[in-house]
Amino acid sequence: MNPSHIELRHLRLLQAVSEAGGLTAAAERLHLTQSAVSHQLKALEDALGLALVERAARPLGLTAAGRRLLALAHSALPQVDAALRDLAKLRDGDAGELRIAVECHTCYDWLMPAMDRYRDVWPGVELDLLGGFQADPIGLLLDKRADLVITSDTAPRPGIVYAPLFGFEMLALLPPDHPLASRKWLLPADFAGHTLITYPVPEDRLDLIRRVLAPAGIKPPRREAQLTVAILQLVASRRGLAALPAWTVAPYIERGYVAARPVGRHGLWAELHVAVRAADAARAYVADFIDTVKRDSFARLPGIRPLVAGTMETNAPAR
Amino acid sequence: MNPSHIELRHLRLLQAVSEAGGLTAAAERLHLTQSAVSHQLKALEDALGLALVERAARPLGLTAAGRRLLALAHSALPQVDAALRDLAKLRDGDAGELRIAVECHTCYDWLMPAMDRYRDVWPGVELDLLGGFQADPIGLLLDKRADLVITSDTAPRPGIVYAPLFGFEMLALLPPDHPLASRKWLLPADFAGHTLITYPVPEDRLDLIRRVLAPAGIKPPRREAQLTVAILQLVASRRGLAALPAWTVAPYIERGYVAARPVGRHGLWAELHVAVRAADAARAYVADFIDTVKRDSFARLPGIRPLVAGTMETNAPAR
DNA sequence: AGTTCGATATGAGATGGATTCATGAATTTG
DNA sequence: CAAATTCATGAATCCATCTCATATCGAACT
Repeated sequence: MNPSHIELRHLRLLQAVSEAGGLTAAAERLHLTQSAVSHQLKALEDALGLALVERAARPLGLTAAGRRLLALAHSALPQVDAALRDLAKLRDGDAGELRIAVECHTCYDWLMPAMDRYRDVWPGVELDLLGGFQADPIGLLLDKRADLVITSDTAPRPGIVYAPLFGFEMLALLPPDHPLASRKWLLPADFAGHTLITYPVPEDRLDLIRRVLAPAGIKPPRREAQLTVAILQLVASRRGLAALPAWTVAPYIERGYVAARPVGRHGLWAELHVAVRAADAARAYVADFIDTVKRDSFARLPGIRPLVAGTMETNAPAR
Repeated sequence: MNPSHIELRHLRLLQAVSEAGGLTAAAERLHLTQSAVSHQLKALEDALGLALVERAARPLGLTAAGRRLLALAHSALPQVDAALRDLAKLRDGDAGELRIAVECHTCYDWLMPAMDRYRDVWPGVELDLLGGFQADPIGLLLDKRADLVITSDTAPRPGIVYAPLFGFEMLALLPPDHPLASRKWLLPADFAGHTLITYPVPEDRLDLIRRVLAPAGIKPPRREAQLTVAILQLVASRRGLAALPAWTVAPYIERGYVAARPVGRHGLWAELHVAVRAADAARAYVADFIDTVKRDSFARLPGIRPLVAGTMETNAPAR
């Protein structure tokens, strides 16, 4: 391969490697195997006659050449995306309506900023966020009272298609000085004898209970709180334990307000998906919304990982 | 193919089609077959769901979508080139020396502007233009008194490698009101009875004599002039005919100062190549000089065409 | 030091996209 | 209208890329 045969694929590869901090993680994001990423990176380095990544360090670092090429990626790839968006507008028009229903309380954390970014590039799309807890958000889609739903439930329904967003880790929260904080991770039995502090939703919507405690036959008393800060406050003041997505609790952990531990050896991983009516899935402004959310999330949320399309994960690590 | 699988290859394709004004001409520039260009363009249009070129018009026009994508190409491709140049500097260093010997008088027309552009991106390379007419410029290369030669002679010499620049048409010049000006093109016999006005170089360096008149057994009297303007003036004042590269005479033809006609049915085409020592061919600043000259020439010179690597053309159209 | 685990490298083979070849249709030119 | 030029298209070929299987490497743990 000749250096002048460099392609956008290579820039996307380098960007993924840099953001993910490793070839294996990059491969997952790109929906390739680790082998493909390794081969392709090597081919690129051979073509340029320069090493691009420092393989010794962890997380993987870039060489000076790698950083120069990454700078190209950072400047060129957004231009390409913008052009493709303009072409999509040329094809499908640039107006539309997107009424969004959200199933999970903590999703607003990343959804609002993502919506702000989306508004910048699709000013013609009317964005609405449906408030309140929805018992059956997919029903809203079918009734045409919503256009897009963010959910963890991907049970097939006629006329509905799902697109995976990301997998995220639910972390168990406990007071920083709690005896269990010395443990590397918590086991179901550790929850016995503690109050579980949750949002006010049915038990079968709580992954910790449905997938960890109930199978182990453990039924701790529950206490409900509406707001995330309230839950954190209750945990910090030793009223009980809780489990929240990693991205929600990261800032509090950093400040030492609460401690967080994985649930089980590999952690408790859940997923988020987007559901839309099949008829809407091809619309450019819909597809780009999903894209924007995904890109934005991976750029900013800690403790999330890519999903292989169509895989419902349980407790095991991806793959 | 999905729109997001667009590659730089597609941008280069669209740019070539737009600049060349047709798929066939674009194919030659890209060193591909016309079929490949057609297939690839169609695949791209299918992926985007949009037509990019107006196939009806001649020269081929772009649609609104095509223009948007071309705008991307114009902004992204130079960034890529700049990055690759930086990487080459990182690998090979950014300094060097380039003493250039030129065989043809009219080459300065395009060489000087190209050198100016080159200086902008390789400020560390010392550029020198060797003056005067060189009898054996390749000898200068071997003696290390020059580093790069622009020549039409590609006779293999050990330690020397050639890179094709472009093919160009030699146009016969005559006074605008000359009887021969009514002809679509001139034949060897038409030169009989006219004085031939040339630069002061040996006969075997004049393509018109060596390849057209001598084979036809025609030996018109010669008159020599040092400067291009002097030759033009002599032709305009009816002292004889001349033959010069199309790019040199284009501005004078436009003003009606002289008339120009092809020599023979398909015109008299000559070629220019770059010769360097084999040891220098891989140096980044050398390769990029050749690249810059080529790019610059195709962007600005009228009546030139790409060369297939390693083909010595005669009188027939390319391919 | 040995073992295990996670990550990267590598060779062989499969796959699919890109290219060429051969040809046809459409359009222009003299 | 014949000749030439250009673009389109289907089939065959080729080659780059990907996956699979496995090797290698290094770090963490015991």
